[in-house]
Amino acid sequence: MRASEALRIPYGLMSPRAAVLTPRADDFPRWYQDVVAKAELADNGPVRGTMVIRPTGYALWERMQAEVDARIKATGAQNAYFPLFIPESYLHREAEHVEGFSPELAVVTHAGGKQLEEPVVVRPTSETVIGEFMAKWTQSYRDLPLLLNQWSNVVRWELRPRIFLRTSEFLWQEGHTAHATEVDARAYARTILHEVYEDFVANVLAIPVVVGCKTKQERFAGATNTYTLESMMGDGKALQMGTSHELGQNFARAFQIDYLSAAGTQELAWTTSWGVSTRMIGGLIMCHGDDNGLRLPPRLAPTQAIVMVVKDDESAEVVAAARKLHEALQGAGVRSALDERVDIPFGRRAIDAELKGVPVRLEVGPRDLAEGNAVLVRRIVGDKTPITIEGAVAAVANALEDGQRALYEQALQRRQQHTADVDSLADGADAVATGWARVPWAVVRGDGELELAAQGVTVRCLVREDGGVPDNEDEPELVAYLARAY
RNA sequence: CGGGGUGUAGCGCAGUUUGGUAGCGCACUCGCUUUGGGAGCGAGGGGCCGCAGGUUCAAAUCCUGUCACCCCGACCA
Repeated sequence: MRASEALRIPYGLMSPRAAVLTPRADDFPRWYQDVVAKAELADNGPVRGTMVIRPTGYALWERMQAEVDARIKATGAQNAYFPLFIPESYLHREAEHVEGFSPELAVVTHAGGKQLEEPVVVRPTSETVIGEFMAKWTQSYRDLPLLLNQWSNVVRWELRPRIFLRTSEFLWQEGHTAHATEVDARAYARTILHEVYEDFVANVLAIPVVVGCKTKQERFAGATNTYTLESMMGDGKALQMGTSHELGQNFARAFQIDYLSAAGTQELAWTTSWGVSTRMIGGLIMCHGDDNGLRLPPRLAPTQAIVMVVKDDESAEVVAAARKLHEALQGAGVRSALDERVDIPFGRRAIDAELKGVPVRLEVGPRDLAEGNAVLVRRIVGDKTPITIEGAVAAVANALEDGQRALYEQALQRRQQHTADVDSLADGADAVATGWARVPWAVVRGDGELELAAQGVTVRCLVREDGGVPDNEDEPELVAYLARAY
């Protein structure tokens, strides 16, 4: 593998439609043609930069949904659904919110064959429309906290779409909650941040994260505090994997989300919102992909192990043995698949599984079977070892655990190697050529953030010296992470 | 909007300088041989050369105009 090629995985992937749909034949291995291109930026005329995800790509999203949804519900939130169309006037009720989103709104002016009296926007996010309903649903302090989540699509008319990272339409989960006190709201925003997002990204996606808060400049439009999870991709750039906001009483005020307290006084609620999106698929690929394709963390992988009939022999013993192995794996709770398509050349099937990132492959053929063996191929660490048929289930289970750990370790090591501690803006700007820089926030505050932005460098997040998550950017002794982003 | 570039088969491209029958690779179809790491050979199908006008016996190629798209910057889960 040449270093330049390793770096081209993310770049190729990130290139807009033309590059994604049209990889050069003899250039980078076909892996993103076969795997990543399973999602495409849709070419539907003037509707630019929306996304089409083919089944193999969507299976990843379904796994992410399942894992994230379970964690969200564990915090007590419930799923609900709200309208796709939002009256334009709703957005105008919160000044910063509308200012932040105006440039990227898709607005419907005509419907039912005539011009609408008031235009409606296609939701870019649902704080406003959900706020409208929360106001009706919170009468008493007994109604709080109100913990809602919805799985939906949203539309932001982006100037520069990039597959998975910034598409004009994307799928996500957006949570919206209302609380009686600021303390409750903050605690809940942080619960989501750590127990849902950090836990999922680190332990399921095997992607290490730095958890912190955004600067005022990078904050969500209308929020009083934005928390973020930042991960380093294979090329040293940073990607925001998820976010959780404290909205203070801004939206409560705009939408009259108030309630009668135990003391009998009318009080404004404190709200939060939080989300993760299909961007995580991009992050997964850019963080773990290698020259041979995708490497899926076993806990996420829709197919964890594939039992492959290498070659049929005349007695069909091989097929029978493979089936038995596959069933044994399923019985042991492994998401196993059986590939007995002996009419397709072995090489093609093996490489196909590799491209898709299936963590473990078990090759069963007449030669090995005669000795009571199969071949265990570990995609993540990249080795091949003969194992006994009897020990196969245990060996697969071990390989899955090892793979999960190895992916995380590799990503963490890369981040550590490419993160520099510096104490000036100039050194910080230099360091982000190859990775991240940690610099005292005091050095950056004020004009520093703008100076860096002029050089394409952003402050990804602020953390306390001990790695803790600060409540706001005014705490003393904070550390800023600098990086390039997509 | 500022700075670069590109439009030729489903995709990637050559051909344009110097005008002369529309090409290559991948993909697709059929046949035979293969099948323990992306198969080989043979035979096929597929084109308003972005669009409009002009020059010429003759235009993918030269001239004029026009449209679209892409890359870098401003936006962002």
